[in-house]
Amino acid sequence: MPQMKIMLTRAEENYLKTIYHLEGDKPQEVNTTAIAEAMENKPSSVTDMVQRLSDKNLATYKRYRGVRLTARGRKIATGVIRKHRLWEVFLVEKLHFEWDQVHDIAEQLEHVQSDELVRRLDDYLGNPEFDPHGDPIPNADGIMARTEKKLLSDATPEQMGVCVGVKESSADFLQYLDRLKINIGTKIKVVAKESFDDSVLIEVDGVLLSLSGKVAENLFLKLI
Amino acid sequence: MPQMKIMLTRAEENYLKTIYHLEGDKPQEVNTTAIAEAMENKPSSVTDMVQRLSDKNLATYKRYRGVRLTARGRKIATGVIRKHRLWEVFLVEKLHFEWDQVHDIAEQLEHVQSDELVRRLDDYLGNPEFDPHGDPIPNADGIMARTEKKLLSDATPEQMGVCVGVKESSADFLQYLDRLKINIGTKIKVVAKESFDDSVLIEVDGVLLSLSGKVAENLFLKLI
DNA sequence: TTTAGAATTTAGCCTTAGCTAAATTTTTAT
DNA sequence: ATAAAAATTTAGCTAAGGCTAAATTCTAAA
Repeated sequence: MPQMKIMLTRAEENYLKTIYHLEGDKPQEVNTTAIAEAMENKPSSVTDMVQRLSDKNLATYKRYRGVRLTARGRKIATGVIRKHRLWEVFLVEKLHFEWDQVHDIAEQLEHVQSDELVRRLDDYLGNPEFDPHGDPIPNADGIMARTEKKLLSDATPEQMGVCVGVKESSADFLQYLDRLKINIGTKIKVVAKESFDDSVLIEVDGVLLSLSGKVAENLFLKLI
Repeated sequence: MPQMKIMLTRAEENYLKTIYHLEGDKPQEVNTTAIAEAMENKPSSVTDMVQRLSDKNLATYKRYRGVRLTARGRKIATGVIRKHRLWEVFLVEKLHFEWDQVHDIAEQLEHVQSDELVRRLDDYLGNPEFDPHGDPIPNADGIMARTEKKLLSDATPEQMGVCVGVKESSADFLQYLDRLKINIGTKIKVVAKESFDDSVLIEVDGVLLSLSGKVAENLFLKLI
């Protein structure tokens, strides 16, 4: 038989999610210190947990060598991410939260266990492909749309793009973008790049704005 | 100052909710065995927890004498019940779950912490006063509508009523009612009562049904 | 009023999931 | 090649929240 359905704790789900994010595009070893930093706890606590995840066949772990998710671990991680992002859509689209207010709430909702709930929520929201930050929502099999998004800092003058997401999604940063009237879907034209401070001059709704290099490195565009 | 906002664990919230339900209409002492039975755990575990609730001024507890919620404890209990019932409305009204499928999911959702979320959810649902089982939803201050509902077993022949809720809300019972096409809002006429087995003969949509005494003792009507 | 039985609490143990401090392994610099 | 530094793991502690078994207190019947 395939594999019994297994009940994981909140902490286990959070570790799987974090490891998934740290592995990045190509699955690879993640070291315990990186996990500890991302989760704001201590490396020794991480060691403990990855050993347990390994016992449950959710990750492979070799002492001093780092950890990597198994197919099963990755399936669960994408399931949690799927729920997180669907709930974010719900909060913004239906309850009219701002995109910078939804993360903490979605962190809680993502752990609610009910396959039927997820299915119905997905349908209710119209099977969205992206969350309010522009991140793709995995489908029930863990597959997510591939976006060829590009950082504003990597775009060249005269290029046009639509804002499709952010790299850092801290509330501070999102609120800053809100004040500039930059949102998912905002049309942006790259006017010039200043090489001396890496700032980027853009045009939004006919208005010129200068963004710092740091901001440009955290804003994703889809070129048009 | 009034009282610092306090973070409670899921277990603490569940105890407060259970004690609230067991206290019933008039606040009164609840014994540990009753709590243990309701929560399906052991009396010794309950003793432990009620001592901690008492330390936090959420309940008053005297050894061997039972436990009772303080005003603060009651406020938190009604807050959890408010969330539970609002989420049940969401699941039935928006996601089209059946009334017998929502309890377990609402048990999880009721612990999500965000005052803003509750406010917005309440508005989104149109500030409902009752959940899908006919139970009143506490407002933000813990006050809930008083329903003068009556058990079908206490109604007399010739009386007419609308089904407004159930006492036992097990999935089995709710599914049984579904098969009889009895739901919240169903109009019921009491035709006769059989004293020898306490069964009740009723008329629904022109159809005669005989309900066992046990069913009649678990179905609430509002007389009309 | 005493006492058997029921209810309740206490004591001590377990698991999860965190921590610190110490030990160990790996990496890096000389 | 080796020693110092950095990374990682192990050992042992803590708190929450459950358990069982033993001790205690309450209650009800003789």
